[in-house]
Amino acid sequence: MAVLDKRPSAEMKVRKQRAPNSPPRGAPDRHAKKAMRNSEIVYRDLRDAIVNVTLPPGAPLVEKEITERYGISRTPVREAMLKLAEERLVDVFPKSGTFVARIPVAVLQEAIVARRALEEVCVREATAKATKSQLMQLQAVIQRERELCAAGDEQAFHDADNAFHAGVAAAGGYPGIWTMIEKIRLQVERYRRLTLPQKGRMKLIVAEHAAVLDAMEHGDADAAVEAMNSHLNKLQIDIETFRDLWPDYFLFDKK
Amino acid sequence: MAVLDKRPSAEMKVRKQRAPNSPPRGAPDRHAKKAMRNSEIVYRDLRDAIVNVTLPPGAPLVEKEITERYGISRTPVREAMLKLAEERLVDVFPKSGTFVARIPVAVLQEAIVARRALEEVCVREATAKATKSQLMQLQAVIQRERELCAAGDEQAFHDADNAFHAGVAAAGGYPGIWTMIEKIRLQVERYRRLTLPQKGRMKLIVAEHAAVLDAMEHGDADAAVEAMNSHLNKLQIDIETFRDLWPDYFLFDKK
DNA sequence: CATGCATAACTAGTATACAAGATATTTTAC
DNA sequence: GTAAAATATCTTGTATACTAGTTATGCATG
Repeated sequence: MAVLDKRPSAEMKVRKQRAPNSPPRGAPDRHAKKAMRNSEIVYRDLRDAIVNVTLPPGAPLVEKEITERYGISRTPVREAMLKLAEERLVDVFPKSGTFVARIPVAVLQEAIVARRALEEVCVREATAKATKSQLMQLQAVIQRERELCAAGDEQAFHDADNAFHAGVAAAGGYPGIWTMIEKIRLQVERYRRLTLPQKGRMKLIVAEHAAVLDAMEHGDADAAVEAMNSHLNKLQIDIETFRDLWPDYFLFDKK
Repeated sequence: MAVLDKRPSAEMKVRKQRAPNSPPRGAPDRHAKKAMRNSEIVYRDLRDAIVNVTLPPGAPLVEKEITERYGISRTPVREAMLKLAEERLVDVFPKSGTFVARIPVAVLQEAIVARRALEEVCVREATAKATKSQLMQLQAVIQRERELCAAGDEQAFHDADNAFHAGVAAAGGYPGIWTMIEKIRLQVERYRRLTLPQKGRMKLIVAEHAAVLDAMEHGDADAAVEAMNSHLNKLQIDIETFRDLWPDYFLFDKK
């Protein structure tokens, strides 16, 4: 901390530095380019495999193996690992190994509460100021859910499910809050994939989404919030049931 | 993604691998050790400098310079940079430079809304189930705030301020939600340090904290939430005022 | 055969070297 | 003198080599 107090003296270099407070001019333009770095690719693949429980809790993630699989060096792989560790999806044991993290039950409970709180403000604000076009778009998402439900495409349905919630947040003017919810969702989603049979749930989800949207269209914020809460409450955890089934997959003692 | 589908075949190696689902035995023990990696140190220093606006928005962060200052290599410095980029505290322009991010006003507004929503569930739950000792501890924190207010120690007061909110979350049984709030707080705090004169505010904050705790002690959840909301609303942004003062410090167009 | 210990092999953390692109400076053409 | 092209020198992204610590293996010893 104190190290930072003495600002660097740039006198030693005669070369003129770029003036402070001036990022490169091309910056906004280049924002459009989607130059996905290798670390991003590895991160996404691993993250998806973890939340899909393709890689179960406790599974080792060996850097060398991944570098060979992708044909890249350790550096980007390591970046991906660090990002996953940040999100508590993996545990890194220095000089020992990196493993898919067990599902922390305490974190799970809080994640559900937090999500409910954030979705509530989104749906309340969305009810107040959603435009007609936004409501129609949400109707379209629900219709797509119906179609995917009929087709039985779980993965696509899951994406549509997220699209509905994202749409509600966007209608409320809170796209950034949806980003927060997505981060929270990672842990919960892993639990959901592990424990809930997806079969019969799709129709129920469609009905619940429809109830939320219906309340929004009637401008009844309290009803919309209520519908959203009861929808999200379906995620509520019944830990005891799974405690014995997969004892190695969960972490019960806090921290 | 498809790359991950074929699980590694370990036949080629005769050497017996550690069994899956079994992290190292010493893991829980070593958890106590606080082996802070260099990247953590750099991260904390830079993060603090950014939120304190010691490093103003737009300031360049040159990896090489930091490596020389700390006497370490680029690798841990780079890790710190990536973490800061993740939190939108810096912008990385590949092959060009890394700069302290401008304060994104849109994100700021949403951050305040999100924080209020999360603090609300914390204080409501805390009112319902705080133990006597937890309430006494919160009283102690407020008393400490009074002392630090009198002493005029802004930094320590600031820490105590956080301790109060963390204590409320802990009393509600949601320490993880406080962790989320802390992440959200980074952006808002930077704005606060930049715009609000801290002098007269300390006494007001103490009074507001006391009002929250008073309602909690009376078991009046609604009043506690109301007090907390009005406390947090003091952060509300008056962008127009500062738009002209430091136009370079803020980012107005979304994303 | 069981147990303790030396050793080998593997891990993540770090340092360094190289590559590719962007900016600043200099040079050159007119 | 001005503008544009060439060049030098920055920057971050990536690969690789090395270090230090941990776990597995196998041998020695009883």
